[in-house]
Amino acid sequence: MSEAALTPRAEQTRAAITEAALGLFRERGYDAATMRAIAQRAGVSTGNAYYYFSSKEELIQEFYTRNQAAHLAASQEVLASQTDLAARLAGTVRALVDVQMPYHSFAATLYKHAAEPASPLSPFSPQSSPARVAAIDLYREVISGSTARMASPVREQLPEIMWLYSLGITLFWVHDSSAGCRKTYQLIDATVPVIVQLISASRLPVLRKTLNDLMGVVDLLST
Amino acid sequence: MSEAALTPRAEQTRAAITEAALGLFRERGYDAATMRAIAQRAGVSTGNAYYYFSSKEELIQEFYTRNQAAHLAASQEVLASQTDLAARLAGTVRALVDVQMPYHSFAATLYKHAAEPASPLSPFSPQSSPARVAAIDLYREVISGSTARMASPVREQLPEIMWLYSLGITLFWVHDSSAGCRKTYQLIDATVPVIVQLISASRLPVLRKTLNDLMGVVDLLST
DNA sequence: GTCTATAGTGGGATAGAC
DNA sequence: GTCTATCCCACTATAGAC
Repeated sequence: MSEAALTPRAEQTRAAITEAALGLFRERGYDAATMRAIAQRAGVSTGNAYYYFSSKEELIQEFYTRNQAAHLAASQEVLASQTDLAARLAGTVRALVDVQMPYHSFAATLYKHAAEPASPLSPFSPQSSPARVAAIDLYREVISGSTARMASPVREQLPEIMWLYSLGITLFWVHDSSAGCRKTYQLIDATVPVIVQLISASRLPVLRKTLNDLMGVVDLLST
Repeated sequence: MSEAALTPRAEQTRAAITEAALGLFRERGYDAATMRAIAQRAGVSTGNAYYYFSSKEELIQEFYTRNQAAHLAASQEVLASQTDLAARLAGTVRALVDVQMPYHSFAATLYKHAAEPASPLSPFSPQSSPARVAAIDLYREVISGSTARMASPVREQLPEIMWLYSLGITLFWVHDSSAGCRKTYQLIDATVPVIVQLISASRLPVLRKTLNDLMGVVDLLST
C-alpha cells in the first residue's frame, strides 16, 4: 500500500488527521467538520492537512473504507450460524445498517457526494472498485452458504443484484427519519422474503422468459 | 401563483436571471456557473440575483421545474397515439431522457444536491411535492390510456412505482457515459417489457402473495 | 418596489517560504 | 513536511439610488 512508504512521523500525522476527521464527522456532522476544524483538532495547519488529503472528499473516502470493513466483520456472525437464505440476506443487510447508524445524519450529507457519478466516492467509480468487489463477494458468500436452489444464470448475477439491493436500502435509510430507523428495518424484513420468493419462483416455466430478460439487463448494467 | 404578483419589470429581470442561469448550466456546467457569472450574463448585480433567488439552489429548482414541464409536453405525442402499455411507458420515459439530454453533464453534478435527503432539491422533499405529484399523475395517464388489464391494488400503486422507476432510469442516465447515452435507451427498452410482463403476471395465483407483499412495501415507502 | 455597490463572513483549496 | 498567507467561491448585510 501507499501508506507503507510514509515515514513514521508522516504516518502519525496522517492518522491524527484521519481520527480528527472521523470524530468531527460523527460528533458534529458534515457542516461543522470544516477542513480548518479538522486540522485544528489534529493539531496541524490546514495546509498540512491538504498535504495528506488533497481534498475533503478523500477524507470522506477514509470513512467509507472503514465502514466497508466494519460491515464485513459485522456480517460474520449471521453467516456462520444461518443457512436459510432469507435469514442470511436479512442479517447481512441489517448489519450494514447497524454499522452505519452512528453516522446517520452525517451519511445523509455524505450521500450527496457519493451520488455524483464523476465523484470517486460513487459506489460505481474506479476508486470504489475494491470496496465494490468486496461487497459483491460478501453477497456471493450469502448465497453460497445457503441451502437455496436456483437456476444457474440467476446464481451468477444474484450477488451483484443483492449489492444493488443493499444500495437501495442504504438510500432509503439515509432518508429515514423514523425513530431508530425502524422503517428501514421493516423495509428489509418486508423485501427480503419477496426477493427469496422471486428466486424460488425463478424455476417456474412461465417466468423463465421474464427472468432471462432481467438477467440480460444486469449484464447491460455491468458492462 | 406567487409570480403573478411581480411587476412587469421584475418579471423581466427574473426571467433574464433564469435564462442566464440555464444557459450557463448548459454551456459551461455547474462549477463555471457561479452566481457572479449568472448575474453578469443577466446584466444585473449579484445582489439583485439574490433578491430574486435566495440561493443558488433555488436557481436549480427553476431548472428542475422547467424540465418537468418539458417532459410533460414531450410525452403528449406518444400518449395521444399509443394504447399499448409498453409503448406508452417506454415513450414517456424515453421522453424524459430526451428532454434532459442537453444538460447531461450538468445533471450529473446537480444530482449530488438532489440526493441529499434534507435538500429541497430532493425529489422526495416537500418543495418538490408539486413536481412529484405531477410526475405521478403523468404515469397514471400512461396506465389509464392503455389497454392493459391488471389487479386493482396493482393499478393503484403502479403510478408511483413507475415514477420510482423513472428516477432509477435517470440515476442510470447521469452515470451513463456511452455515446449518445445509448445504454440508457437500451436499459429502458430492456426493462419496460419486463415491467409489463410482471404486471400481466400479477394475475397469476402463484404470485398473488408475493405481489401483495410488494404492494405492502410500497405503502411502507409512502407513509 | 427594484436595484446597485460594496464590504464582510467563512468555506475549500493552493502557493511558496521555510 | 509544515506553515502562513492568499485566492475564489457562496452567501449575507446594508446603505442608499431610482
